[in-house]
Amino acid sequence: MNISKAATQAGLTVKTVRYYDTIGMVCPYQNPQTGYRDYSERDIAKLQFVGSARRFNFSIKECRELLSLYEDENRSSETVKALTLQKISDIEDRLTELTRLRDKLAHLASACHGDSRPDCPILDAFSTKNPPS
Amino acid sequence: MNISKAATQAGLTVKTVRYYDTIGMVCPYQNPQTGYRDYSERDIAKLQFVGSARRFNFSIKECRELLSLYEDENRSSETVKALTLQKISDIEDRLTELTRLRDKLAHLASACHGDSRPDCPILDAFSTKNPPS
DNA sequence: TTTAGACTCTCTACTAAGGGGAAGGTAAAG
DNA sequence: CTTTACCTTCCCCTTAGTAGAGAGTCTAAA
Repeated sequence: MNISKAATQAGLTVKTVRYYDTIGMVCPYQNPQTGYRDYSERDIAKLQFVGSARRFNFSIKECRELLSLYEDENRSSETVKALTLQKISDIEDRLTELTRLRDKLAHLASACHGDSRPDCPILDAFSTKNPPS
Repeated sequence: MNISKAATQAGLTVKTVRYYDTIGMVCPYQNPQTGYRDYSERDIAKLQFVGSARRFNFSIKECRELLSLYEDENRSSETVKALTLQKISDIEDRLTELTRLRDKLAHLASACHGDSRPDCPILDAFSTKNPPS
């Protein structure tokens, strides 16, 4: 299967699929005469797998790890679960941080009259020595 | 004031402060003999301002915009408020997305027994044709 | 059979926001 | 005068691809 069909099957762009080859994540057979990549069904499954994991916010490095577990018939599910719980924890940290930022910005915005006058509590807040932490 | 003191005052690293000079955001006087940068009180205030805005998740481009408003004595507060409300909206979009991801991952994790057996609902989910979206 | 268009290849450069470190000049302190 | 601390520029590295150039290949119609 050529690269554009492979990309379509996996819900990825051709550029991305080619990129996954160059970084050694999903490497199809490559015709030595023409240089064209030829994706097997197994390659497609791997591309789909990586695409899903990426959409779940796993990094390329983590995807590599998950992929090797996926391919290992003798893996245990505990490793996968541990990675997933860690990812959940990462996401929750990010959620906490973003929520705090949003609340602080919302507080500032509510204090700003937002008209044509030049005084602005938002800019004042940014110019104090106290960082938003 | 030399660059390391300026960085300390603003709660930034020396590398970052130097970077803000090279991209034309905060450009101090530079001694033509030695090449040393010399930060004025006004420069420090600008660095602090940018540092705060960055910590509030504003991009460099947005910081540039805020900084020009900060320096414009005749600005109106409505522009600043609009930028802030837009940023709040961006953060909320991201919050929604991350929350959905976390919930889906939590659901998968709860379905995974997480022991030494090889079957794993998490990997199964990643290998289906349906993307997490 | 030729040719047009669609597809593919590699390669380079670019993105955001700096971080790491080398090589070399300068300032301050002992 | 020397050591140490600080400063400079320069280049490469990071994430996860994206954009485009120039050239080769495949396929279908004329």
